[in-house]
Amino acid sequence: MRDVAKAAAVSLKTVSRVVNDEGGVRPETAARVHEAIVTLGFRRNDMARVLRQGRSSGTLGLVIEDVANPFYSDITRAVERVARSRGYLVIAGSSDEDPERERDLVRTLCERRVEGLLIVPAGDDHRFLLPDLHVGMAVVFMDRPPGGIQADTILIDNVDGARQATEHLLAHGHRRIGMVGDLPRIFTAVERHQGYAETMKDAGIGVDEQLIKLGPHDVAAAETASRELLGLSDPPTAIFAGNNRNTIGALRAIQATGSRAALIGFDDFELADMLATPVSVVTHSPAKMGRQAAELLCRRLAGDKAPPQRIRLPVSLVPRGSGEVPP
Amino acid sequence: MRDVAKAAAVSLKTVSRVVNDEGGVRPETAARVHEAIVTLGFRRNDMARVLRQGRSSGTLGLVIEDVANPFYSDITRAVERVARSRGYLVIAGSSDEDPERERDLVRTLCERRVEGLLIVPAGDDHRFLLPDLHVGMAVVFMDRPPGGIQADTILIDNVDGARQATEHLLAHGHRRIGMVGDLPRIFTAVERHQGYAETMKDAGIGVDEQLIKLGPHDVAAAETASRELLGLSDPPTAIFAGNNRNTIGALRAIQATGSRAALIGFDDFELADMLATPVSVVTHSPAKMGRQAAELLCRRLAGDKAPPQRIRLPVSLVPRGSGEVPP
DNA sequence: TTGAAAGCGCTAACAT
DNA sequence: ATGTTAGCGCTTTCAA
Repeated sequence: MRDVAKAAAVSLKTVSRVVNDEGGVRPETAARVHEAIVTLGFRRNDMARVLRQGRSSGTLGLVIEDVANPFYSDITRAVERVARSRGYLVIAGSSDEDPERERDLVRTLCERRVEGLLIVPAGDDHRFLLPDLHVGMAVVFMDRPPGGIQADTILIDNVDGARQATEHLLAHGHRRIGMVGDLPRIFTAVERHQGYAETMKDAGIGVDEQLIKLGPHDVAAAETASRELLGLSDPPTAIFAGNNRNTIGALRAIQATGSRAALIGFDDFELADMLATPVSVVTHSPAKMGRQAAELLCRRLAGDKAPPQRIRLPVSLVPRGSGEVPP
Repeated sequence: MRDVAKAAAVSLKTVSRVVNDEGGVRPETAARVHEAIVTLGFRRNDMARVLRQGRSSGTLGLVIEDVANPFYSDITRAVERVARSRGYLVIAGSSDEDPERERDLVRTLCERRVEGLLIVPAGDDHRFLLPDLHVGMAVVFMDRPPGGIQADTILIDNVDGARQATEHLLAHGHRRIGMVGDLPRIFTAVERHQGYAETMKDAGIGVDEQLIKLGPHDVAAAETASRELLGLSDPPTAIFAGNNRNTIGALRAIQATGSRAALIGFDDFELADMLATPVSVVTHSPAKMGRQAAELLCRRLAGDKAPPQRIRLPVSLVPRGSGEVPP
């Protein structure tokens, strides 16, 4: 900028005025400045600008597990849309479900002075965020609640979804219903398991622990677990899969073993309706969750001081065939 | 930091030493400083740090079309992996295939002083980047080449892929082969069309323009276009689909109309092997492209001054059934 | 309409 | 082992 000022034979401040369209500059002067800018290939340094202005960086931080999972890429997309409309840029990072990595990412993002943070938590203790919260950092949690702190949180109704799925299978005559779900340290896996177990108990059937596989976090592991279920001497006649990875794993197991077990998955996924037996799912909108979270964050950044909210987004069952297969 | 210094009754520089693990500080002093840091919830301001050090921001910019498309989320994931291993953070933005938006994004990223840029270009004129390139900005293009400038570029072998697909269909006896592809202003669509058209001509069949639909950019449009093809009085017996969105659209059209047209798609996609008729595809690795591009970018940032490279990644045909359906 | 000086939070270079 | 000073590139404040 100093170089531009020199080249245009004006003061630093005048260049600043031109660059920021502040007005109060004679057109001819402005023209000279513009020319110098083009000649020198000048780009305003946003870091210096932000530093001086004291305001934060115009960026939001996003911490998810893995962009390559459609659930998270849908969220990312929605967050980016909202951010863009408000003039923010998004710095996203994947925690890979590792609490330490999550903490690292958050620290780095805070050091970069993001204005707000959207987090799908991996860990269960977020007190390390307290100092930042006190300094005015806005944080909204998605899909899972934070541990040890109060903060805005957008969840989906996992228990209800699992209940709907299980009741649907019961209504179609199933009694031996298995479940394949994510790691039991993951909030959604626990809630979905809870919804399933409650419903089984309410139906007077109870839970056969043999039929429950909590742990598979990717498609391959879910397929293995599902094969184990289907290979039992008294196998389940239906499987409830706890998330999109688990559903696809279960689907592969069912197809590979030639089983005709019924299947309902949590999370919708592309082509679910196009498979040989279209897959019934509990559906909801990751994009909506991302949008709502980002909008809430922006409201906080705009000064909304209302007490932290906890929102539950509804889910619904989409019967497509696989959940209606009889025992 | 000043507050921390005051609280610990030391100088600014001592705090800086502690925060940056520079050593040369008595353990007791360091302890006092650490205590003050915790009490005050201090977080080093990375913008000031970067500003002072003159080095850039430790961030890479990534411009893609849309994270929600698995092709791009795979790239994003791979880029993030490499970036993380080198200590970089990634700021990603979606251009939505809009050249103006692409330019805006690039400008903003440059103002934020990203150290390097990875771009899947939307526009066809990137001369606006020349000033930044001269100032030492490193840029690597992915999937499509830049317009009007020389820069590192990682592409896939589109012509060869289209040729393989078309030859495969010809080998299975098809003569009326249709193509559904993306907007003709998109480089990959043009190359894939070229590969298809050349192969048809080489086979002595030539191209029937009626059978070619270049334009559909999402699944719905691709389905409509494919339905039109299948509805012709003399419809194609096979369809070559130019990318993952088009393949899924074509698939939906084929299934909905009850057609038994053969289908080969460019880009692999999840569950392609699980469909009623498993889908044959031309496969390649978006993740590999992202990784290579990011690694190349990092080499450039590390000082590699070799002339700009243009790399073509190979593709291969995966027959799964849909491409082997006879006419 | 224009400019000079001070300072954002930090670190490099040089004291002590 | 610790402190002082200057300055990164910009904007704010005040003066001309």
